Amino acid sequence: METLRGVFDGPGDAFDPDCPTRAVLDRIGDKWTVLVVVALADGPMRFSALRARVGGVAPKVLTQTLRALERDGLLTREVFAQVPPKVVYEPTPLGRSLEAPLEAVRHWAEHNIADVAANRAAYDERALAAAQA
Amino acid sequence: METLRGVFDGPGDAFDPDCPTRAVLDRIGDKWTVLVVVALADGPMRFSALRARVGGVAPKVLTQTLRALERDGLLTREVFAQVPPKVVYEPTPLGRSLEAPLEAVRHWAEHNIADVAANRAAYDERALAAAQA
DNA sequence: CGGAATCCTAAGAGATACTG
DNA sequence: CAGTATCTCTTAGGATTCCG
Repeated sequence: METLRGVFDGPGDAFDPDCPTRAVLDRIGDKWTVLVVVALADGPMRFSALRARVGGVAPKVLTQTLRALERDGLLTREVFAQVPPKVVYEPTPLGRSLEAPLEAVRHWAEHNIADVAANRAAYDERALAAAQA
Repeated sequence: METLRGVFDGPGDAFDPDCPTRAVLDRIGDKWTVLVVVALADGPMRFSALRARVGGVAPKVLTQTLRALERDGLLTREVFAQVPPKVVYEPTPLGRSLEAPLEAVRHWAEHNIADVAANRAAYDERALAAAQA
């Protein structure tokens, strides 16, 4: 993990390779970030609840994702000193502001998966036919 | 590259690990997909134009990204048989429908990079102080 | 319960060089 | 111009096991 160079105090340009905006894009590009952020939109959640909601995450990976999001100030991590342990994750205002864009992405994915799947199948079939010729 | 299993004909559930929606999320999670799709929002572009617009992409990687997007039916690739060669990439209607969500993500990234950077710095400083104690 | 520690590998990604 | 061909290498991601 590298730090963002210097203080950046204005809207960035994602097309510029030297713009730290790329770091944010990379985080969003993370395999689990979208799902975690969207899951937390419903309210604070415990580790196990998140793990159950986000199907298929290994605990290690979930921890990594949560730590990264905490570092970026998108969520807070609150530990309750009790037995058994209890840790609650809650989105910050900054994190909440990201929910809408990511929800939009998720909805797009869920509603266009059929088209994408069909396109893929057609493309692969064409490629196969071309290879046989 | 794996094919999406079977035909999926309804809105998916991104939280389900067995839902092909995950494949779409993975594609969006690709480092360059967002930038390429957003770049093409302005209209059809040639390979070199894309390469210039999306700063920092290696030609190989750009090709990979474009092929993947073509396979998913998000853009079309048109080759002009002439010398020198000319290849134009153009978004499909499906691709265009993805522009809005991804633009929203890019805008969020560009406008909140300052906050994120500050949070990161603060987090790292705290971690450093804790390590020294 | 909520991780931390360890190990592993698949592949995303980049650099470089070359070509139809 | 628009790629392809290699090679290398980092690291995200996952499986497993153990700990406070």
